[in-house]
Amino acid sequence: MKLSQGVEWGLHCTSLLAQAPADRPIRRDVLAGHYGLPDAYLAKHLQALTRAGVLHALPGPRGGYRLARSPERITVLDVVEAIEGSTSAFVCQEIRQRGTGAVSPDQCSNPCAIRSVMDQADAAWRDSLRGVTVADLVDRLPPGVRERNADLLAAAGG
Amino acid sequence: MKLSQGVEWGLHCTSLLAQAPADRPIRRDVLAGHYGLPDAYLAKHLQALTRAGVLHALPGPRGGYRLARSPERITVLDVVEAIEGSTSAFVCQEIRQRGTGAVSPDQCSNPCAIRSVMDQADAAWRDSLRGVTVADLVDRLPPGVRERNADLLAAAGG
DNA sequence: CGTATCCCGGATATCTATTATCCGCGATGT
DNA sequence: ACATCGCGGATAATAGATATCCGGGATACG
Ligand code: FES
Ligand code: FES
Repeated sequence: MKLSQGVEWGLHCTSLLAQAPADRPIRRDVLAGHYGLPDAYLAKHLQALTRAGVLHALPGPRGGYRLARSPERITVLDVVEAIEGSTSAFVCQEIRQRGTGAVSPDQCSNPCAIRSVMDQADAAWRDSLRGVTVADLVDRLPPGVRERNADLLAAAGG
Repeated sequence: MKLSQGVEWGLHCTSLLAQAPADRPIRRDVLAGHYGLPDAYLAKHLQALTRAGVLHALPGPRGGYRLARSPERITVLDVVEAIEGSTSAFVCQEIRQRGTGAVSPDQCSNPCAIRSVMDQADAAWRDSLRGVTVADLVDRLPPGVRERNADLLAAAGG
């Protein structure tokens, strides 16, 4: 069980975009260079974030990416689900209905207790991620980093 | 991000062992047959559970598996961590220290805010799993299933 | 209108983790 | 002694994650 590294990339890029002026989109290679990421592969994850409605992409010269809405309205869960999907990490294969101990289908109208427990834990995980926004992440940056990022983005955009 | 199917196997087998008489170990092929699982591969997961101290294995004729302690003292988290490991699903690669926007190492004494949020969600997930025991799982079985399992296990052991 | 820039989507290749099986070894009960 | 059964290593097939490339379409600018 391992989360895709794209989650780390997406969260960092999204919080970086939250530090950029809203009227000036950031090019993909600037984002990739800022964190030392492979440009072509980062594109895949940013496309997923765009499809999910977290980012907004502008083609053409002076194009790039910007947030689709204000950072206060983007939760960490939004970013994670855009990249990892919204399906539970636990996939029940209904083994209780297989083998010599198979339970008859009419006794399986209720979900299996094991499945319920795993789904509840998954919900707790998602609830925890839903409680933090991208704006919160920016607030927690070490002092001075935000100013430096603003300078770097301005230099790249000029 | 997908959990191994071994988690479902391990939880079902552990709760089935909780329904067996404590003095009579259950053979692996009986467990595999009960749920229609590949015997050789199930062995790998049961070995992991044994190494983790959840199950106790007895070699030789009349051998097999039994719980290492009472079902009330085995949490779902114990089983999950035996199979999936206890490391967080999110692996931080410290991308904040790479690329043109690299933050100086002395500013990275505190963990990255993104990493903290992901680790906190992981802790919430594990807390949720820790709150349920194997005994709870057996209690939630549909009526009649426990009796049938006891009969099947007795027949296989006789 | 033409052109340079930039994102989108599909195809492809590589690497890793998961899934699955087999066999020799050692331990155990009869 | 002998048959049974779990342990651990070796091995292979499959699926998923990682990474790159290219053609197509949209946009700004002259
Ligand atoms: S049958 Fe899938 S979790 Fe019980
Ligand atoms: S550097 Fe890894 S989560 Fe921020």
